[in-house]
Amino acid sequence: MQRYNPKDIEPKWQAAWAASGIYKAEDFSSKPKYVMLTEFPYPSGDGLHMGHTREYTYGDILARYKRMHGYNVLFPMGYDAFGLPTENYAIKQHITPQAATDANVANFQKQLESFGLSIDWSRSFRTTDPEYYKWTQWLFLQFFKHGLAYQKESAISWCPFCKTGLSNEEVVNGRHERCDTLVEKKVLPQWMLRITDYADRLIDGLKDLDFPSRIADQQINWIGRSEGAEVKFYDVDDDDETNPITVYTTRADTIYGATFLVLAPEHPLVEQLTRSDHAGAVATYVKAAAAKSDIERQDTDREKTGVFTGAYATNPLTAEYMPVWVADYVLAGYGTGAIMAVPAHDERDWAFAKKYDLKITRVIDSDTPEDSVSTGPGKLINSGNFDGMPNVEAKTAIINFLAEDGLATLKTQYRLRDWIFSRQRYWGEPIPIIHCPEHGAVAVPEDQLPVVLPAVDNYEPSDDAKSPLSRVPEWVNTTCPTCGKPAQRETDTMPNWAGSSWYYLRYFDAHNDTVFADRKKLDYWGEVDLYMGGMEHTTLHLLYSRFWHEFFYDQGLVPTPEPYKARRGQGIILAADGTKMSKSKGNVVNPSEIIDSGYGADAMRLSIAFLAPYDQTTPWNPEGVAGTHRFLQRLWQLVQGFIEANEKREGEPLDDSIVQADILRTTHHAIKRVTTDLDTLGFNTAISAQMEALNQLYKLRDQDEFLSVNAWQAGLEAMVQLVAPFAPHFAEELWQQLGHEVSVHTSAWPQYDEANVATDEVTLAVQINGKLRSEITVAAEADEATTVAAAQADIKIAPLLEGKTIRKTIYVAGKIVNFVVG
RNA sequence: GGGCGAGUGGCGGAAUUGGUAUACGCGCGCGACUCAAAAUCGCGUUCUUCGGAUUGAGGGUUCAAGUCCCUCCUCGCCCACCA
Repeated sequence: MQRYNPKDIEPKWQAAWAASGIYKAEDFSSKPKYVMLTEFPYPSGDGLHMGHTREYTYGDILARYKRMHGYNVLFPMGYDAFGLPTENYAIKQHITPQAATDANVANFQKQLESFGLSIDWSRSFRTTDPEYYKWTQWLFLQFFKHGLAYQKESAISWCPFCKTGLSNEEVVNGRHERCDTLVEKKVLPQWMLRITDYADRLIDGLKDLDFPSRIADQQINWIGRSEGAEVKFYDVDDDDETNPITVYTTRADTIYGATFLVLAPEHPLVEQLTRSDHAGAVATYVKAAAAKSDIERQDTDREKTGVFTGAYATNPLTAEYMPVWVADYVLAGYGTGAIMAVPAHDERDWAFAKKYDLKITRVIDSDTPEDSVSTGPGKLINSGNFDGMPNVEAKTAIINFLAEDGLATLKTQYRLRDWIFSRQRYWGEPIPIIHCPEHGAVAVPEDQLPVVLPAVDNYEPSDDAKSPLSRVPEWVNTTCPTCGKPAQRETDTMPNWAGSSWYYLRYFDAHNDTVFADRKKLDYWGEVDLYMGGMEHTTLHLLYSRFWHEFFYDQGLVPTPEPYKARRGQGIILAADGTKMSKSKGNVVNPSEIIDSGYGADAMRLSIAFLAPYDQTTPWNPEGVAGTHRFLQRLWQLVQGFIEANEKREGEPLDDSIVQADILRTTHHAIKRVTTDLDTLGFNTAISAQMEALNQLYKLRDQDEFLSVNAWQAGLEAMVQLVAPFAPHFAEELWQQLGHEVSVHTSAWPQYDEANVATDEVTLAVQINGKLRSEITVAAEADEATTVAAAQADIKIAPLLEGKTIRKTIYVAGKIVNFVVG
């Protein structure tokens, strides 16, 4: 008897698949297409981790499953190789980023191949290939030409460790999300992408997409659309009303209760408004605020501080004087950087007014105690003609009233900021712009793309906020494409999110040299049918790439308004102790070690998919792979036993009708469950269904010792097909042994027949007053009267019913009989 | 503070969506095989005072609740002085 040894069969079938090219996706195939996308990896020096392994295992299971359903499946893979970690790693190792990338990609590739993934490698690329980033640059220029890429001097987040500017999305709790360094503020001329122009589209587009609500909600929250109004207030000394202080508010209903104004320390009017006797205090405060780090300023528990400017503004509705304050709880970057404070109905304003003894006027009726803040809805009071109006209605009524005098306008605000697109680092796509003294920023002509990243000796970042490319004069100095006079290249590079913002489109036509992708191929492949990836990319890559795609659609470059029809986020695999896997804790599990330990890729894939539901974060169980290995071994032994029994019994086909029906029922039941589970990403339950079926088949084997030859052949074939997406090498080997010459992975997914799944007898629970008292087995076709009679007559039930009145009988076919007795 | 989600054996988890709670697997225990160990196979494994009790706690709806409703507790993720 042959033993199951993954070390023999896995490399063998990997080589065979590579040679036959069975996983190649065919452009313009007449079969229905299915694009199964998993996020391409960043090839770090550490190799693939369990998160990658989980994602690609799931992706491969579905790719194979869809292929067996007759789809022309595209399951591609590439490398997102530009970016800071590689560059930092290369600096440490004293090698070039190119060399580091080559080594890391080779390592990743070897690991991915050992997993037995059904990837179409002919479409692979790296974002660092000049043939690829030529098109990243070309696409950037489309933004530039349409005014969506612009240069602006602005205060941005600067990572002093990585020595580069960062986007808002890359700063988490005041730290750079990659290296955890506290960020600083730096004023730099930066390239920006106008993602805010697409804020509404990015929200509204979600309606038609199959995204889990937690992903959609997170994006909506991040964009942070709020409907409100800008309201003008005037300094009491500004008699001509030429110089308004404009505030943004979503609570126009509370303007009668606005008792003071607050400006952010960075607000441009601070200096002008400040009266001379307050100038010293205000200047000191503004300076102190500037010195604080983001993390300090964002601490919501901090006591509010502020300083009076000496100025007063008039409340346009009450005509009362409102002192104008400066305080750092008001953010310069949101709205207008100035607010009207309504201490009675806003917790922050309340705290501030209490501390500095400012006037508090309640304008919404409320049950809450007099000396407290009330933020809930209610009817207006102390509000002139608006008294008695529900505050929700008052919002528009008051805006309309003020608008008559030009004092208020409706305004939609977003939390989303434009995307800071410049990085002062070497290892990224050069931004294809030439600065001409006469013509300003000029696009590099298309026929001169790509702007190739020059090879340099020293690519370390510098503290002066200048990209290392600025130290390469022979590259920087060029001529203006417009006038031919001396000009200089832009030396900033793109962020590593650039290449990943459109990579899925390149898989449709990976090696095209004349366009980023052929339009006919884009039309054929269309959208990504299912995109799996990490939850951590929801407000980064996933939002960025939707923005790019929506812009491309507007330019007529792609056929669909959205890139991804459906998105799912898999859960994280934690270390066995429930903490995050991390190098510093030394609890990182290496997938290659699991494979090499003798369990093989198939058992590892099964154990990952069996671990927990798809989207659930869960600790890794190092013993689990032994369990799935045992499962494979038991299935292997069963098939070997059948093959041997068959050989011995050549020429005498025996069929035992009872067991035959049981084999059929067991396998068809399994087909049904695995099919419905895989349709809903129920990978873990799909596996347990196969385990249950196998346990059942062992019992049947004990009954008939493989006498029912035809039933066993069909049943075992189905079992091998069911396990094929999960354990592809294993299934391929057994499929061949069962007499097939064509791959199991191109075979048609087995179908089940309800007639075979059904049993002739059913077991029902019998309850008295809802408590389980017995079980009865009746014929499947038994009607209610027969079943209830059988239940009443049951040996355990009859004595319990004696002398009692049955007030009601509940009958659920095939499930329960419940007697309600008095 | 806001948004989303989750609490079921020693552990990961299952439950046809209101109908026999604890499937499947891990771990553990006992046994078989073995000089022995590993591997493999078989049996057992929520608790129990053997009446019954049990899905974070308490209440409600129902013939029937892990599932629906209310109150509360705990944990996780994301956002957070966003006016």
